[in-house]
Amino acid sequence: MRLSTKGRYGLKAMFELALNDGKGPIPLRNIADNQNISEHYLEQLISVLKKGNLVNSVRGSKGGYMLTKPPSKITVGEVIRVLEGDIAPSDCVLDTKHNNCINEGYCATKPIWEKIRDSINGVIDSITLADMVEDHHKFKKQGDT
Amino acid sequence: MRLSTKGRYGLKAMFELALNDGKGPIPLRNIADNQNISEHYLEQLISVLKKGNLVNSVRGSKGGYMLTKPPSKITVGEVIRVLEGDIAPSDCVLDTKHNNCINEGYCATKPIWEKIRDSINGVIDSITLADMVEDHHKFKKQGDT
DNA sequence: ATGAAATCCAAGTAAGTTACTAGGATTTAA
DNA sequence: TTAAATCCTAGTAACTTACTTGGATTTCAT
Repeated sequence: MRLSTKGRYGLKAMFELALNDGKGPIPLRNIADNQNISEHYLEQLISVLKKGNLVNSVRGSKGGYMLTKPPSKITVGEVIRVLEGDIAPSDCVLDTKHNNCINEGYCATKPIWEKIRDSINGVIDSITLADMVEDHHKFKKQGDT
Repeated sequence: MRLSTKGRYGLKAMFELALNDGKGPIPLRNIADNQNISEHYLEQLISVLKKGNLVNSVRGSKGGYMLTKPPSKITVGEVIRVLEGDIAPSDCVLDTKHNNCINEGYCATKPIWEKIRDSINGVIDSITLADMVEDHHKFKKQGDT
């Protein structure tokens, strides 16, 4: 039940973009350096985020990436879903798929997978990038004397 | 974010044992046939469940497996944890491990992985095998005319 | 114009994981 | 004695993960 690095690195990258929202395009190099991630690998992830319409890019020198929407309008769920696909502890509770279970009428485990799926979605759909930025600032303020 | 077949098959097997609780040892063959699972593979999973003290076995002819505790005392969480280890969307929120994050004071994503972990645990620790059996019987009764 | 800084794009790949299978040895009831 | 069952150790094909390699292209600044 681990999220892959796609979701984890991708969310970190989105957080960095949220932190720098409004400051023009941010080069991937900065993000990769900040978070100790291979730049080339992050490139692949951000290209998925771009196809998912969560980031825009500016090419050439002084280029980089930026969010397509304000951080308060982007949820953690959107980011993870674009990178990892729909959340589902078992294929049989993927919304997109039909009931491909061998059990015909009833399956004793399916309701459990549904509850897990729904509880995860409840968490990730209720947190926005703006929330993450706010928590980050709160923490930094706490550290001051 | 899928559970592996270990957790999924294993929980199905435990449900079958709960359904037949008190009827003496149930051979693995029956469970494997009922659920369309390779018997040899299920054997490996049930051996883990046995090491985890969730099932007992009786060897030889007329042998099989049975629960060590009443179904109402075994949670889905126990079963999954024995088979798959602790739930954690990221290694950094495994209870057993220290903070192995590169971020020193604060990590913007960690609170999110903690919330996901806690919400999954909340679900699986609140459902017992007895609950699964009860739901199963309710459904069958509903189908009657 | 030229160079540097950046995105964009397509393959390849080593290591690890998953979901089994194979082939027996041992135990016990009838 | 036989059949039914658990127990045990390896092997393994296919897939996934987490990258790396090697460029081509675009744009700003001088």
